[in-house]
Amino acid sequence: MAGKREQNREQNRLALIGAVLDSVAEKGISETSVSEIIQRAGLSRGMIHLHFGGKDNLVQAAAHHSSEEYYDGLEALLQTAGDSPQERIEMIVRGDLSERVLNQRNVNIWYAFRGESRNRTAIAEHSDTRDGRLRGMIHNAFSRIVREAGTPDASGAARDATHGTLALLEGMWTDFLLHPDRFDRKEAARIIFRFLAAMFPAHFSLAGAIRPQQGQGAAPAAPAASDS
Amino acid sequence: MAGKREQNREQNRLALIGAVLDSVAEKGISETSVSEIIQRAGLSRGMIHLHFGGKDNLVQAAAHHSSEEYYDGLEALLQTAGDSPQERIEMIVRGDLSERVLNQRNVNIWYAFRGESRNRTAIAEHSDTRDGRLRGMIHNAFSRIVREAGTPDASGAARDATHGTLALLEGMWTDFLLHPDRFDRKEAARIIFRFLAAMFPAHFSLAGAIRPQQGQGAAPAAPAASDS
DNA sequence: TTAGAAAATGGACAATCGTCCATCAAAATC
DNA sequence: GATTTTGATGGACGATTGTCCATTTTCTAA
Repeated sequence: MAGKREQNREQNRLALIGAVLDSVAEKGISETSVSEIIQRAGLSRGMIHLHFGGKDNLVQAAAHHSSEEYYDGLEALLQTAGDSPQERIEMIVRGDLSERVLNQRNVNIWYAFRGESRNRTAIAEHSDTRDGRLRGMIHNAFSRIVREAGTPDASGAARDATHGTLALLEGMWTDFLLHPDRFDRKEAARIIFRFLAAMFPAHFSLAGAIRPQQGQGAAPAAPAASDS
Repeated sequence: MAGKREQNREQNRLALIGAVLDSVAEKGISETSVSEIIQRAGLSRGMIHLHFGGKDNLVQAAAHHSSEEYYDGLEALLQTAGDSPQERIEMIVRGDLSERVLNQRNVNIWYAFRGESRNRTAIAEHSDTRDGRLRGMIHNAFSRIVREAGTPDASGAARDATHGTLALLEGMWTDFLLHPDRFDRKEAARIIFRFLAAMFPAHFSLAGAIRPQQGQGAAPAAPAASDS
C-alpha cells in the first residue's frame, strides 16, 4: 500500500488541480492567481512550486486533467452503448449534451482554456487530443454506417458526417456558453439528429430514436420525452 | 470640419483600440498589458486613462469595435446579395467562412474574448449582440423559405434551421481555431450546404449552388471553384 | 526512541501590474 | 502675438504578481 506520505502527496496534488479548475470556472483564467489557488486548496504558497515547478505547469496539468475527465466520462458512457454504430453515435451526441458533461462549470473551463490556447502550447494540445480521440470514435461509427448503406461516395460521406456532427456539437456548446439560461438540450439534440436523419434516413430519425433495420425517411415531429 | 485637435484625438483612440486587438490576436489576453498596448500604439502611458478611464474600459471598447467590424462586414456583403432568402443565407454562410472574416487574427480575438466573457459582463454583451443580429438575419430568411415551401411545422423548421446553421458556423470557427493549417473552407461550406440541402432540397443543393425554382434533390459532387 | 528523509510552510524578493497626476506641448481663441 | 484651453506625456506610486528557499513539521526506517 502507498504510505501515508505518498498518499497525502497525491491528495495535495489533486487539491491544487481542483482549486485551479474551480477558480477558472468561477473567476476566469485572468483572476486565477497563485494566491487564489492556494487559498482554495487550503495549502501553502510553496506547494505549487514543489509539486509542479511553477504556476504554468499547474495550469497545464489542470487542463489535461479536465480533458481526461471529459473523455473518460464519454468513454464510460460508450461502453454502456450497444455495438451498432447508430447507438454509439447517439450515445456520444446525447452524452456530450447531457447535464453531466455539458454544464456551466465545464463550459466555462473549456472556453477559458481555449481562449488562452493560442499561446500556451501545452493547453492547445489537450484540446487537440480530445478532438482527435472524439473524432476517431465518431468517424469509425460513420464509416460502418456508410459501408452498410453502400453509399456512393463512401469515404467522403463519412468524413462529412463526422465533421458536421462535431461542428454541430461545438456550436451547441457555444450556444450554452452564451445562453446558459435559455439553452434547451432536447432542441439541441433534435437539430443534430435532424442533420443525421437527412444524411442517413435509414439509420436515424428526426426524433432521435434509432431505427435499426428500416429505410423510411419521414418521421413524426413529436419528440418522445424520454431522456433528460 | 473637425479641428486638428479632435481629429488627432480620435486617431489616437483608434490607435489604442487597434493596439489592443493586435496584442490580443498575437499574444493573448493575459499578455496584453498596459505596457504592451502603449508600446504598440506608440503613445504614452497616460493615454489609456485619459481616453477610456482605465484598461478594462479600453478592452471592452476594443471588443465592441471588433464585433461591429465583423458585423458591418457581413451586412455590407448582404447588400450585394439578391433578395431571395436562399441567396442571403448563402451569402452569410460563405461570408462567415471567407478569408476576410474567418482568419487567424479574427478567430484569435474572438475566442480570447469569449474565454473571458464569463467575468467581464460587457464583453459578454458584445457576443450576445452579434449573436442576436446574426440570428435575426438568418431566421428571417429561413422563415421566408419555409413559408414559400409550405412546410408543415413552419416555425419549428425555421427555428431549427437557424439554430443548426449557426451551430455549424460556430463549429467551423472552432475547427479553424484548433487546426488553422488543415482547415478547408470549401469542405466547411459543403457540409453546411449538405445540411441545408437535406432540410430544403428545393432551395439548396449539395454543391452550394442556389437552385431558385426547382425541386430536385441530387446534385453533382464536383464543386465549382469560383470563390476564395 | 531516535536519526534521517521527505513534505509542507510562509515570508522575502524582484518584477510587473494598472492608476493617476504634475508637467509640458500645441492647437484654438482672442 | 498673447492667452486660454485641452490633449499628451512619462514617471511615481502602491498593489499584486509568481518564484524560491530557509525553516519547520511530519512520516518512515533503523
